[in-house]
Amino acid sequence: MSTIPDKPSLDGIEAKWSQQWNADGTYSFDRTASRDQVFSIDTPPPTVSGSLHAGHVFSYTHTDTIARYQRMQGKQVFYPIGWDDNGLATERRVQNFYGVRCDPNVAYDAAFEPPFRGDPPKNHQAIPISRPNFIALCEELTHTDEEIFEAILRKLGMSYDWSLLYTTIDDHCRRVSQLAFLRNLARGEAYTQDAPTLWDVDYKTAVAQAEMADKEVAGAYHKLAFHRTDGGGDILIDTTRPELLAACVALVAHPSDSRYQPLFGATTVTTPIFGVEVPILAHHLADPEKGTGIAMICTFGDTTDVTWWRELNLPARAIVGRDGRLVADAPWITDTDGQTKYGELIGRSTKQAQKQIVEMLVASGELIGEPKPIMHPVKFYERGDRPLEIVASRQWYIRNGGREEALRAELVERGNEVTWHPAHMQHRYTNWVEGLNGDWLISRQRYFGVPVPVWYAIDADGNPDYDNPLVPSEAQLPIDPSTDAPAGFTNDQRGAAGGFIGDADVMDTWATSSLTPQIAGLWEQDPDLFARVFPMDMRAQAHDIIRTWLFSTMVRSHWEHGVAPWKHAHLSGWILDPDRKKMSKSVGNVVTPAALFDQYSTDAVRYWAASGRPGVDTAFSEDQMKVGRKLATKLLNVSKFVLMVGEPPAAATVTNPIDTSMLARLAAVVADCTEAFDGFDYARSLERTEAFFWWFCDDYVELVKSRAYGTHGSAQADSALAALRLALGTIQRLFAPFLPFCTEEVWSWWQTGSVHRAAWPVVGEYPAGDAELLDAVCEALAQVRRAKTEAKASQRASVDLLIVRAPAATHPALEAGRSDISDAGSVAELQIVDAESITCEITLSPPTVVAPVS
RNA sequence: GGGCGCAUAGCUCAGUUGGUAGAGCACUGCCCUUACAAGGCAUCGGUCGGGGGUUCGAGUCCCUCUGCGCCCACCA
Repeated sequence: MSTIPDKPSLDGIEAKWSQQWNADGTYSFDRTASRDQVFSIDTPPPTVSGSLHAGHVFSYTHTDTIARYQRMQGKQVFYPIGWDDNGLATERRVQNFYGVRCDPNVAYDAAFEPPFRGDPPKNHQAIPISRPNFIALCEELTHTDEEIFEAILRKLGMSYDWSLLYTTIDDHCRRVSQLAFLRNLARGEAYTQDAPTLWDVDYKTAVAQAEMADKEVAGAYHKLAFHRTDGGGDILIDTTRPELLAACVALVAHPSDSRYQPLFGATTVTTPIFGVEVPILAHHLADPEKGTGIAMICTFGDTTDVTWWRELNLPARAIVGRDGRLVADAPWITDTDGQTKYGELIGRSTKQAQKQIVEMLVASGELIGEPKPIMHPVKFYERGDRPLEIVASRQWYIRNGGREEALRAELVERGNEVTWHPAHMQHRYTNWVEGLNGDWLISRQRYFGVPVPVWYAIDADGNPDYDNPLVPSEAQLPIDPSTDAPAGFTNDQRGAAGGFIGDADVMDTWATSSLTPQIAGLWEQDPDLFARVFPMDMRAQAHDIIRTWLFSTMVRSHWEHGVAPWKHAHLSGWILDPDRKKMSKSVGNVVTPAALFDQYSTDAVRYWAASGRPGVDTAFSEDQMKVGRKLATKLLNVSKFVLMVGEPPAAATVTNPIDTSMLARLAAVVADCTEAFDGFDYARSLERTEAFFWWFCDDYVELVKSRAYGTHGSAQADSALAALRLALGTIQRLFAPFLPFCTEEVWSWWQTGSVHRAAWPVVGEYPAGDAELLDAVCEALAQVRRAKTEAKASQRASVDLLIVRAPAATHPALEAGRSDISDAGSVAELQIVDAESITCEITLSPPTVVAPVS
């Protein structure tokens, strides 16, 4: 116990208590607890590629309040945290921070020093460096960022067990990630396929459906003339991508479109400029309403092209390379002039090629009319700056139901094993799963990630055998196939005929973070621990990553464990700026949490966060933080008052009906808060506690203050003092999940141990009482205050006579409160008379005449 | 086009089996009251988005319309 300060303050309590909690192991997980005593939480490892922002504070606080509640309920809370540091986001940040780019063809330089550490000049050309050098920089930068993240989350008061910290690039995570992948592979759930995939030309990697985002961009319809080979004239098509003309493999119209029906199979056309002969085909996806009703199919302009290409068995004539530039070779163009024209496009970006081919089309007269500008949605990688192209390449996939109806149904059904908070979030999950149209593409042609842990044998002719990958044993993991050799081979056989090559790809970061329950629970490494925490009690996250993190975690658990990975999923909303737009960096409205903690205190910021109900997008509000600060300050002050007004004897009991009435109200609040928290509704618990607290301070404390000081004898004082302390201890515990620092501070003034390990209050702690008794008493008190305000008198002004007119039914209550009302109102004489409703009339004492000092 | 959510005081939001509209902030007024002036007390303020229905009674249940937001689909 510590002494009560003269002037309690919130300043500095974050540092004081987080240090103490760390020293005491207040939030350590006791792994000897049985499964039913454990509450395990699957937390989102934040992406280490920037900074933590108000959105993190918001949703992380929600989770922390639930963790703290469960801990006070006596559960051993398994509450791990990790950093998601592998992946593209980190690579991009490293490129921008150091002014470098990874080129696997560059030799390792042991003495390499980056040209910049932060803010390279705008005209700086990124320096190509070797993969090991690049990865070293990734590790250096993420390490720095992770230290900052940890400091912020500690200051936010997150009650993690920091000994459980992991990073998604560390040996442990690489091992778990590779192990899970190999299990998927062995069971046929992971496979490779050489097929058209969405491709980011800047990052030069394939991306998954879940990472795709539409952006509205400017484009233009170009009307092109194709020439019928039967001499029937031209067929006009509209396209937004004339630069893909050389990749055209067919025209397509709807089977029922009478305009084009006679042409199906009856004639072919030649393409403008290149003179390539292509068929006219029918397919139900062609929309008669769009453009001229007939489209050119290119390999590949969009995902519909891929469908047509596949279903109509068309040839592949890809012209866009992995760098987004037109490839050198287009052998299907047999026309000499066509070849010459194509030659002028080689090496151009799609944007440059479009400009050039439009000029060609204008010159040849095959562009009909002016291009018609439009705004249209185009698919982008969510972190990318240029539209995705579709490029054929060999990639790794994990089956996720995108190509199998039955599996999709099973995964939808897994959603029913989870209780969703709020419930409607399950619709988003179901909606996403049912809308899948391909398997989960997990391979990335990048560097800072978990390597795909396989090799391929090279046959005598030098061709890799992709269909029969060589795999490591589980005991070998983690491995890097670019430096480790498969069993039966040595590294000098790498790349040689009869030797092997390693898979060059890494797995996408979601392929690792989809395993957070297995990573944190030490799956296949510590079976005893894993059995105590898995399936986890709760998954906590924001709702925008249901389609990625939540779904992918479900997929991995489905395959590996045949069960949903958690019992509850808690989805937080987003932070909106005060104009109700989603907060984003580009708008420049992101506020750094550290500044808020310093300005308002952490507890005040948490108060704001916890007032946002589960799943509801919430406005960023510094006003709410001010309210939170006021609340925390009030708790310090009222705690000081209650503890200093007097200490009741140990045997003191609460006997006064005013006091038991207050405690009966409190018992109802405890019941409410407990029910709310059991349903993951922290915001409701806070609201109930807060409402009671202000009533307690404004009305109850004011009523009993005088009696507590002993103006009516020690027995009456003891009842008030005992009730005050019982209520104070309860309030401190009810607020503890929300205001961890100031509750710990005030708890330390009179209790031993941490409030965060104290037992959550139960209804049985309070003596029976009549909760409604105080209704009439408080109403009378309020009316006295009003009367004084109306009389422009001080609330402390003396009243000679107070007449309370009130219904007879309330008279017993008013009698019980007679002396407390009189004291609180400085009333000399109190008369209670019968009336229909409660009204008060006061006669103020004459003002004391003070003789002027001469 | 499909799915989901939201609409209550100037602002941010409660309102949990249908039973006389609530809180905080802001505004205004009063009070320098020995726990609290980075405070306390009080006042003002709403035909609960529109329309219809069920009911003795609807912010709450049903139908419908409008507006806003999110997810998905579409992307020639």
